Amino acid sequence: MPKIAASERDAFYETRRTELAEVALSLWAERGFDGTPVSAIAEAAGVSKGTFYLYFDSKQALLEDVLRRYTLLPNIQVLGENLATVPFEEAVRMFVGEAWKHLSDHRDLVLLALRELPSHVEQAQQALEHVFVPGNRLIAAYLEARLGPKRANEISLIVAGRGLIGMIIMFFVSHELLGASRYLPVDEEDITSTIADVFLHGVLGSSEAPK
Amino acid sequence: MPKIAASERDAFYETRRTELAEVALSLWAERGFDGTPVSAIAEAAGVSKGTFYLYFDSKQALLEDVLRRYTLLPNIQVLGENLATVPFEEAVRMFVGEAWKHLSDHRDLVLLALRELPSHVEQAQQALEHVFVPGNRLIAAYLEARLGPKRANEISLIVAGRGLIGMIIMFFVSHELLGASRYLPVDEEDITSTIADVFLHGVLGSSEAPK
Amino acid sequence: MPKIAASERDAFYETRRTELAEVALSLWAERGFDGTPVSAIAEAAGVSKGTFYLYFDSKQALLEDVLRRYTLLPNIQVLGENLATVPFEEAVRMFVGEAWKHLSDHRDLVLLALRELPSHVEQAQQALEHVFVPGNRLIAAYLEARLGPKRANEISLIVAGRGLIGMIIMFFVSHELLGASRYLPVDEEDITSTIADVFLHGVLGSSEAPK
Amino acid sequence: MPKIAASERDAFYETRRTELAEVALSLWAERGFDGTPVSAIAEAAGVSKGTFYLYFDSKQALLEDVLRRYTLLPNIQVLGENLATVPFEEAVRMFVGEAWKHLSDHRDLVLLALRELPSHVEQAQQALEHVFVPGNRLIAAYLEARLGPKRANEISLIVAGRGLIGMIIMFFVSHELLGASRYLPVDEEDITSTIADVFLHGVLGSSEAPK
DNA sequence: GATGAATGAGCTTTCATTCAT
DNA sequence: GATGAATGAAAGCTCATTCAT
Repeated sequence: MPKIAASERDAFYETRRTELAEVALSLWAERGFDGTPVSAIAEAAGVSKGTFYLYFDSKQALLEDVLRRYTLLPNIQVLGENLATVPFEEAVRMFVGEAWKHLSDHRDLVLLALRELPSHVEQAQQALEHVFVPGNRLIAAYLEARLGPKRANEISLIVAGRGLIGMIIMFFVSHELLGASRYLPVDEEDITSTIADVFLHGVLGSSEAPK
Repeated sequence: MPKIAASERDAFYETRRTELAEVALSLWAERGFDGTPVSAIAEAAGVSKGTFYLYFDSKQALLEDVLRRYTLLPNIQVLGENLATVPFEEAVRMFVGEAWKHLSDHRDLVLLALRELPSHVEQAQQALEHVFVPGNRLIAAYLEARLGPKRANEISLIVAGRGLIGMIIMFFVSHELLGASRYLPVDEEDITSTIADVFLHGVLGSSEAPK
Repeated sequence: MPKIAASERDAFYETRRTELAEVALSLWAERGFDGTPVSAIAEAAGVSKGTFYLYFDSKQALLEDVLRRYTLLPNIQVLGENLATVPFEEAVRMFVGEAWKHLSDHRDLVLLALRELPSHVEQAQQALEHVFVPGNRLIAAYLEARLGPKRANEISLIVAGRGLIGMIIMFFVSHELLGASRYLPVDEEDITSTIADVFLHGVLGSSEAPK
Repeated sequence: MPKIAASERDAFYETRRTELAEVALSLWAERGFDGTPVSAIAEAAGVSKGTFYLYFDSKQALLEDVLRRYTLLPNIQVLGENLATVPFEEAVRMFVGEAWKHLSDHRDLVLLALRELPSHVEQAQQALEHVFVPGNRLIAAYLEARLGPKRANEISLIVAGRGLIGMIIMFFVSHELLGASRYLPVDEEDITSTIADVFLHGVLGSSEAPK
């Protein structure tokens, strides 16, 4: 007879897995997948190397679990619904803020993804197919609904939407990862508002003629 | 009396180093730094493993050399001078095109940087300090010169400039690296023109009211 | 006051040991001693790994117990008595048949012995001393009783008896283990009768002159 | 430019491989394949673990090389030719003597084969197909040529030939491996002569009626 | 200068054994 | 008695680095 109820044991098991996954994610973000021995993950989680293998079949299996567990864009649909009722300009500003926050909340995963995507392109394809591409489509559809077909004919809204994401990620990376703010201090408020402003009106703004 | 003049010997030495650096860059882009044994680099360069160590103290030293050697934004100054005489809108379009081309020409370095920068933040700092930050400043200065102080007060031109770079890099990565074009085919022409258009006029374009 | 009488407890203890020994024997025959984790034995016996160690001090101790427990020639004395009343030729044929059957009935033990005896020569010594050697003596004595002292002077009956066992084991191994019958199909009936025939009369049979 | 001529280097390489193979064979015979770490083989050969892998891709590859390198019945054809010109009875005695000597000369390989055959039945199939089965056929053919078709109809010569091998191997194993001679001292001369005698004339010898 | 054989630290993974529950 | 989570020694293998030639 087990001393602990099965459900309790399962809960403990899941807790341990989660713990290991979290620890691994943070170490991987810092030192890379290949650069982080299983022993380091185990030690950081306060267990022995052998114990690690009670919870994951292999280091690779843990990576897959981590990628499955934490996806970078989980709530884009929810976000989309929230934005539907808000005026366009405000919606864009909200989106930039939310996306920025999301990246910050998933700092380690972003770093891991950046680092490992090139070497796991096949696995990345799935994330691409199920997250990136539909997300990009959603944004483009939203933009078309707001901007009308005329503007959609002039520019590619797929490109525009992805460009917006690109600006946000660039700031995340330069800010969080490279610490660019040490050299070029920019107010965090300025970042989101300028990104939104440029995305909406361009650098030219409400049509002042450039020199 | 040396058989070969010192300068000649040095030239040979440099040639070898360059050769090894180039080979390493291309292998690292494909298989990662950790995933590429020194033997593979030596073999691809047509020398023995032992010879490798005549030219670089260690694998790590070669990485540092490669990161120092090839910078992602080397000719921004030249570009800036070229753009100075061109009307603003055209200059932006040219810049986008040039930057895109530059990334394509340095595909391997982009991949390597993506992978390895996170674990070499200290070394990245140097690149940041000497390339990224001055480049960003140059662009911001250029934008201010063209847009005037009024617009510079409304938005952060540092942010705007960096956002432009972010859009370009995002497309490069999604296009070249992830193969996103398989799922969302976009004309390469559309990409640069849309990026430039959005950057200049925003998605709203010349002031059509959004819904 | 114990809930269970000591004898009952002991019986249970022995049952468990036997169960584990049987399971282990069958797994070891298939996958080898080193190739079979304790966990596999425990699982196959329907107990936990921890429980295994309540019944055996170590995996090695179980091996020793199994080798002690199951001997390959246990009933040679019984067999000898049965054969005493039967005419010689028939007795030999019966013996071959019985020995063949015995090996088949203890297939797993034969496989285990083949594999593990070489590395457990010390333990094998015991089996040798208590089973093999007395068995060989019994057979030799039986042969001498039947063949008379004259023939016993011409040939070593120890050698002859052991040779008979050798033939039988050879066929068992080539037949059952190596599947040699796929390449050289031989009737099972032919095997025992030819072995007996050769043992009795030699290949020359009742004195035909060879070329 | 290499300091050593290619041929010399190759010779050295082969010497090392042979050295490792021999050392491995002897350790495996003693402690089994699974029971012998690569480090033990390397150490016994006086090199480091890493060096081992310069000469063999894996431990498994070494096993395959050893099995390929040393076959148990290499000279059966030669032996057959030698025996062709000799009277039958003498030929049988010679064969037994030669086979006994061959086994003794390849003691380690016999032990390895005995031990590992059960766990490498697939690989054993090859040896079976190319050595054991043709060897058995050769012997049977030889026996038929000498004994004539009449005797070949009475007994299976395949079985008889294999039985002879079985007797020889039995003695080899009991003698060399188990040290049975300590308990039942038998003259080595007696062994081969009795085996041959029994094989030729049976225990009954030249037809004395048994009791 | 050039080589590549040699090394050994370090990696991932397995598994016999222990022990708190 | 029974359990199975935890451990850590040890295995197979890789690879950065050294050094005699």
